[in-house]
Amino acid sequence: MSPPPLTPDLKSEVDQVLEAVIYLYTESRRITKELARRAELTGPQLTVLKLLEQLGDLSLSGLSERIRAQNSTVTGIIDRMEREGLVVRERSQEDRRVVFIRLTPKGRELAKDIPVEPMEIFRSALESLSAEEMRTLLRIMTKLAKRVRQIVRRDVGAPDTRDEEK
Amino acid sequence: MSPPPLTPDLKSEVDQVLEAVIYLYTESRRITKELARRAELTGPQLTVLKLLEQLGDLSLSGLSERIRAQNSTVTGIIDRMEREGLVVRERSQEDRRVVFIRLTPKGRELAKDIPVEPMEIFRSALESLSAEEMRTLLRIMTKLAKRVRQIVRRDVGAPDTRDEEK
DNA sequence: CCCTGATATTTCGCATGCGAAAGATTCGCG
DNA sequence: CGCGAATCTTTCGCATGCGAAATATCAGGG
Repeated sequence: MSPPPLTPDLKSEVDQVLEAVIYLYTESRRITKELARRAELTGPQLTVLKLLEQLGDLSLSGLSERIRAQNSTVTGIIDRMEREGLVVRERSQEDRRVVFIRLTPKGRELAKDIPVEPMEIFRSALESLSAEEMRTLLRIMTKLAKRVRQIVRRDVGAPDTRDEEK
Repeated sequence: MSPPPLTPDLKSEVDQVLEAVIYLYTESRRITKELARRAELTGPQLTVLKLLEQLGDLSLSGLSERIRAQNSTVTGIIDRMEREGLVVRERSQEDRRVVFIRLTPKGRELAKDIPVEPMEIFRSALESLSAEEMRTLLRIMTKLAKRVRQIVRRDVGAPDTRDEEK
């Protein structure tokens, strides 16, 4: 648990990286929100709309997995989108527990009119990096993510930290 | 505006980096939340508690700047913390528009009992990188953040994208 | 068939989180 | 001084976002 000896400079670099990650994440959300606002939508609603356009019908669980939210959260989002006539719920025939979410013509029309995918701006910023930088960034970020996962299991020990790779 | 020609491999690397950023951010929030839960707090409340412990009294605006939230959001958080007796509001003498948030003895006690700072785990993961990697990561992330800022100003054209560096 | 456990969704209560508008106070300038 | 702009905080309405409990359905064993 004893931290490795770090020079003050390095310590502050840690904070700067942290700042950058937080900035990039919040900014990408803000951008999605701004684009959504122009179509009278909210950020998550735009995300769902483009997801359904690209992938076709999805179950509510499938949707919540995709956007990394709980089922109960997505239920509310779909409620409001259904109220606006953008999607419809349709119970599965094979398994009547499952509800598929489907775009209405109105929803599909709206999705078509929004040219940019959510995150597109973030992506284009990433693409301004050189191939070399991109590769390096990916390598380090992957290493970081792996390291965080390790520490989480050992220290925080959340009851069952969604063990997807078991 | 035309994106540089990307190989499919590079394109998928973009998505992987995006995934990693999102993972790191959401995971760090989840960790904070888990730590907070043990002290009967919420994530943002823990963040505020530790912030006040480290920096002393802060105005509500100062606080909201620190945690990158709107004033109206922080007002609610402070309301609930005040209800729990963790902080008190105190009007500034010099400028009676300003409200300072101050830890109560109970709040200070609680803060002391929570050894880890929010984000600590994330930090220790960052510190597992070599100095070389850290420097590279910081350089690329900074470049990325700058690039995003540029694109935002030009494309999305948010009314006044909080120009802090003007 | 009936019971039990598992799975998918919804409901509920609560805590962010935001933006617009309102309220209080201060500041600048004539 | 006095008035309007600027600043700080709160209020309000709404949309996430979560976890626990309720509901509905399916799958399997007896």
